[in-house]
Amino acid sequence: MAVRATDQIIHKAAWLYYTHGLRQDEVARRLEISRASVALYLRKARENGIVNISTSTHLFRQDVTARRIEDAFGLEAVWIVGREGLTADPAGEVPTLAANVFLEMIGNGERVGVAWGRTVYAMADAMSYADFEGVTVVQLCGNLGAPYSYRPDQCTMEIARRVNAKGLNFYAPLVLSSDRLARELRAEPVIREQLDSIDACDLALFSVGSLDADSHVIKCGALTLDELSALKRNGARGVIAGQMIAADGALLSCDYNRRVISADLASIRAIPKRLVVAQEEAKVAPLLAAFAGGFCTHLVASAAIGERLLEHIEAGTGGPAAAKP
Amino acid sequence: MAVRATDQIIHKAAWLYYTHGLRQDEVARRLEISRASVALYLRKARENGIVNISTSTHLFRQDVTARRIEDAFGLEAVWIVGREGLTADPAGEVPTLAANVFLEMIGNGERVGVAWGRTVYAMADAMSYADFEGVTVVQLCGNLGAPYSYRPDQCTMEIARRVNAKGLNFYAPLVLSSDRLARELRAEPVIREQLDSIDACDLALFSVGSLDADSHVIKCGALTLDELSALKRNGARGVIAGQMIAADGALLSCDYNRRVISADLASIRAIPKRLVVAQEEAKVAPLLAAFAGGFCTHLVASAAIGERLLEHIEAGTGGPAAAKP
DNA sequence: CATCATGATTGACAATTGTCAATCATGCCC
DNA sequence: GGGCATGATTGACAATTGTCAATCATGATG
Repeated sequence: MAVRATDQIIHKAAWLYYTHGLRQDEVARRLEISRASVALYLRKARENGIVNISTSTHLFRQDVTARRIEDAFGLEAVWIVGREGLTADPAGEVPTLAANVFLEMIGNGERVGVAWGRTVYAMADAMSYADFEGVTVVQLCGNLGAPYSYRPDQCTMEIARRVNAKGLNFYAPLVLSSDRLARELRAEPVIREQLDSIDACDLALFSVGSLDADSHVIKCGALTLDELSALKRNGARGVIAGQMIAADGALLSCDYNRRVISADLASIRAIPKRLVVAQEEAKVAPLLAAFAGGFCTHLVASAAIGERLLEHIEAGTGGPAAAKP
Repeated sequence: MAVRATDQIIHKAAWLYYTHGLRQDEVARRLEISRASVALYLRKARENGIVNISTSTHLFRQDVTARRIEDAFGLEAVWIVGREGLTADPAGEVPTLAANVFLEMIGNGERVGVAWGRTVYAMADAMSYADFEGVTVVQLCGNLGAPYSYRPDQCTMEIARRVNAKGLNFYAPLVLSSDRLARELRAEPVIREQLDSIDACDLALFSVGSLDADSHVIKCGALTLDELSALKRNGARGVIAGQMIAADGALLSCDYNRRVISADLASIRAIPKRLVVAQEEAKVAPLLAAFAGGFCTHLVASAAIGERLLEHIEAGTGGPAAAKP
């Protein structure tokens, strides 16, 4: 992005204050402006990501639960937020941690795919501004036409804005009414290109959808309750980027999936770093399916989920990962 | 590194204060300690890299000079510190900027090679603490036996300490008295292994040595003035990781180079990201040789050097890069 | 068991920073 | 040109933070 003249002075103030450790009045004197302005510039510098203040997320990885989950499911890294709930807003803990982990995982010049969901939206909201260079954020799944508040394109754009990246949205509905139409739309060059570009991602961010009555796919109107029950009877256990997966993580063979426009599951699996975020306990079964399908390399989860996963591990046999000696 | 119990509370305080934006008194209340302790913990968190405050270095890349140098020499990125000299300590500007750029270039899990020199040492000194994960810092060249203050192993260890990395030193002298001895020592498994591990580096950090009477090679006793003059007559134009290079960037064929124990120049060139730092004007000729030899992908330099390089570019023909239409 | 040394913790005060209403510059429109 | 809207800048005060001497634990030692 181009540098406005006013950025120049903000940058200088930030450099002197944060990097060289001068006091605000010293910075003011050196730049020949009032101290109040310095304070103002510094705030802007923080807000725009010219200055980046980040707290290490290591603490949350040192949790014993996190370690055991990593081992049991063969994940590269797991972060579990504390049981106690440090803040007044326990619901915000997972997205906040996830946002920090996500930022740590991005590198300059990388391409990042994001799906959507309440959690991902909350993450975007909690994410601090950072000034990466050459980062691209691509949308992993189609949009929902409804005036639903957590739209995939909004997630993508907001995250792109926060990390100073280029956002690559794609404007197709998530679900169409017919298989045929979906196929035709997928073949459209604009859409095709976008879907293909997902293969080149270095990092993916998504949550897993559950299949409750108040799950995301229902709330956003992609499915009716009846359709959902039918899918569950057919073996659906979770939702990844809008697509139904079975307990073994495979794409469920069903009419619904054929009507969806979204990242190919194989493409998602081909992305080297895949961060999954889960908050509510209802996400446990979908998570296990996602692990089984190899969709996840990095996980941020609540303490409640951590405990359920541990129980699952201890129950022995069950998990697909138990097959991994 | 293992987490001491006391780190836990420091980390929590930092998380609440920096990530959740609570005030110190709120943090104190929540953790049931005095606010004075919170202030203390926060300071420690900053000092240990639990909290990372970094200022974007983009400003220094937006300099017109920087852009032109990038283009002319085909470098990926160039940073030039401002002419004016923002701080009271102009000599510290280049190392400080370089330290920040260097930290931005490191990624978790990467292997970083560092050579040494006054500038590199000053960088280590100006570098803030960061808590990377799985980073290894390897020494690129042999040591100097003399009680010289900027020893290669010190640079390596200090940088490793700052970025929370494992340091891989190697204890061989930089220059030996005979070709034969150097060859034999290079063949020793301990040394061989270390030298080979350089190939696996993701990032290299070094300066280029000049060939003045007060240059590093002289000051540290690697060469006498007479030997240096002889080498210069033979075509030596700069020093990279202890080795003499000619104007075209090739390793000078000379007795001295055969007596040196250091990273193979081809290995250095094979490292994907190669950050070169240069401060004094005497470094211009060595820099041009380094560019010619393809040793540099990223450059941090003083305004004075920037200007000299520009003049060189404008002089037209000269540069090897001029051949790059 | 008393004594001392060491390091963590705190209360109280000083220093620094954040904020906001008031003022100043700038550009636009009539 | 005058009036007006918009946004930048500042002075002055309030809020927050840094510091340090004093106090409190802890554990080692005679």
